[in-house]
Amino acid sequence: MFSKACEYGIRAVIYIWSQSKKGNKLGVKDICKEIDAPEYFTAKILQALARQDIVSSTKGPNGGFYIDKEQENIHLMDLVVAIDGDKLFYGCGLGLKQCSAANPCPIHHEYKEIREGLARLLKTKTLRELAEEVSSGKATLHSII
Amino acid sequence: MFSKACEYGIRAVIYIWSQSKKGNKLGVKDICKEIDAPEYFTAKILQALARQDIVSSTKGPNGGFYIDKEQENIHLMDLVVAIDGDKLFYGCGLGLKQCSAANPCPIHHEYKEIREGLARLLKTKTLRELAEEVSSGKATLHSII
DNA sequence: AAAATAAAATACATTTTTATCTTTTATTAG
DNA sequence: CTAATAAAAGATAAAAATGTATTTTATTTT
Ligand code: FES
Ligand code: FES
Repeated sequence: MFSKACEYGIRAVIYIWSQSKKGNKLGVKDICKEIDAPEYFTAKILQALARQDIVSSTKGPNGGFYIDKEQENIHLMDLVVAIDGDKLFYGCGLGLKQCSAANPCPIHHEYKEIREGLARLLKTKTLRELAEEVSSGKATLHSII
Repeated sequence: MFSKACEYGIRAVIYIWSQSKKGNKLGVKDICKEIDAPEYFTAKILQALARQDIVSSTKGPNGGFYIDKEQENIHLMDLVVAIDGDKLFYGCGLGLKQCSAANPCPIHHEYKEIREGLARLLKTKTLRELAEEVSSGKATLHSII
């Protein structure tokens, strides 16, 4: 469904959110230890997200990634699109060059429902909410295995 | 969502179905022209599907791919799993090593619904039905662009 | 000002996916 | 039996995704 980059990116950003309330910044190393993701690869993803203003960062001692006021009301959708693009949300399930009701593939109607359900989910959830799930212990960002 | 291989595979098999009623076999070249897919790559996919008994084939003059009695009641799900595997239907949306309600990621509940909705769609649709959509002109396997 | 820190940028390596080409094998038509 | 046909198998190649390592730049602490 999502690319590896997107999976790592979502987990990383939710973790940053869950810690950012306390005002502290997080280094890539800490983040990756917590979410069990490859360090250098995840660093790249976070840097790209910083360029797109999904998260903030500063260099130097006590530097790291954090969330500031500007990024308060970002939805999961924004994050996913920033990493994987929006093809998942308008593209044909069978790979036709264009998804359209006028020239539908055999699963168009049902697939469109699924696709829109996913979009609805991602647009509904704010990162704040997801972080809260983690902070409160109701959800986790790494398997226990 | 699905891999390119899976998209081509689904389109190819639906086309074979839509023609197979008439009893004739189809060459890879014809199939790929109709569904607008790369020839050699699609050939590989169909060969793998033939090994897995999702479609049938014979070599030689008037040979090609076709559907026989054994493959009558195959669902779209069987085809997708034969090509892409079943990770999409049990894996965690955020890439946790294991999806479980006991140790859920922050989107587990909602994502599980989407995932199961997709599985329901694929398990419900038989290839026969999808082929019928195409035969009757209600749906298409290639963009008009 | 110098040293330490951590992100940013750059370069490189590996793996997987997608795609193409060539040779071999089975089948049929003549 | 021979030639033609078409899938099967195998070899290669290009592109994209994933992962790692090194160098540079900005910032802070001492
Ligand atoms: S045309 Fe295929 S999903 Fe819309
Ligand atoms: S744990 Fe993530 S989807 Fe179930």
